[in-house]
Amino acid sequence: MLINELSKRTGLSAHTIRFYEKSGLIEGKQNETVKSNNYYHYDEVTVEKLEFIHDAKSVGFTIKEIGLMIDAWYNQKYSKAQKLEILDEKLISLDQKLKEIKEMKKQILHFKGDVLNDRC
Amino acid sequence: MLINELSKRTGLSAHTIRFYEKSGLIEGKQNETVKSNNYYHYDEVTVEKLEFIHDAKSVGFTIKEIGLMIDAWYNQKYSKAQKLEILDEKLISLDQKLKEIKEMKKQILHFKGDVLNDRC
DNA sequence: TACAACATTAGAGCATAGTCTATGGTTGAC
DNA sequence: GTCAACCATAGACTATGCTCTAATGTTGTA
Repeated sequence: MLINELSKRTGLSAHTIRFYEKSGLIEGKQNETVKSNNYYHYDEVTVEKLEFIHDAKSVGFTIKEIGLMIDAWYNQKYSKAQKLEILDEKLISLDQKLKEIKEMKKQILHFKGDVLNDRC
Repeated sequence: MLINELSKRTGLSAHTIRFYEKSGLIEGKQNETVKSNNYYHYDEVTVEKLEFIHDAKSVGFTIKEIGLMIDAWYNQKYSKAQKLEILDEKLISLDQKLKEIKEMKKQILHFKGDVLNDRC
């Protein structure tokens, strides 16, 4: 599919998709046999990746971190051990985030208690 | 205390503290009786606020959102009902974050499974 | 009184993550 | 063949959240 369809499928703007491509998160392929244009073609895996990017961004991962995770899964860039190390590191940071969010909930619930009882 | 001590107490640089002050998150007081300088003095509540700011930032809240929460707790700017609304909204967004992080954990565990079983 | 260690303000600079504009070429339905 | 709807690239612009520099003034100890 071309970028417009990819944009519709993922809900991301073509600009944003190109930004992710420049950042090395995804990669389209140009058709070598067609010489009249230089359009990029994207596959289903790219749709998957963009969905993953969207979700990973919303939990606070940076472009760099997301790139690393994508490489750990879709690429042959790293050894099996390296891939597992990258993914385990991210799992640890997610557990840390879970802990921090639960703490923050407690803190806000405490604020709420103070408001409810006119202590502030 | 002066900004240097506040910096040491909180682990935040004086620059960052001044940035938060300009952003309206905290407020120091100048001593009106001393006319030879314009040094700002900070109290224990400011230490508390900066600790809260640090924690709130690490769970992904923006400066604007943090300002709103601080106002909902330390200020008389909003009515009781408004304060509760602000805090409840943040609690909901934290629950959303919890959900998203758990989903992301599942996704990464799935990646790990694929790596372990040489499926990628 | 010298001087290190502090304080202030204004504003420049930087990284991240987009977002938009300009320019120019291509495709496909009519 | 025309024209709307697409495509590509380069680069400018924006928002957020710092981070640093410069210039200048104050404090307190030796």
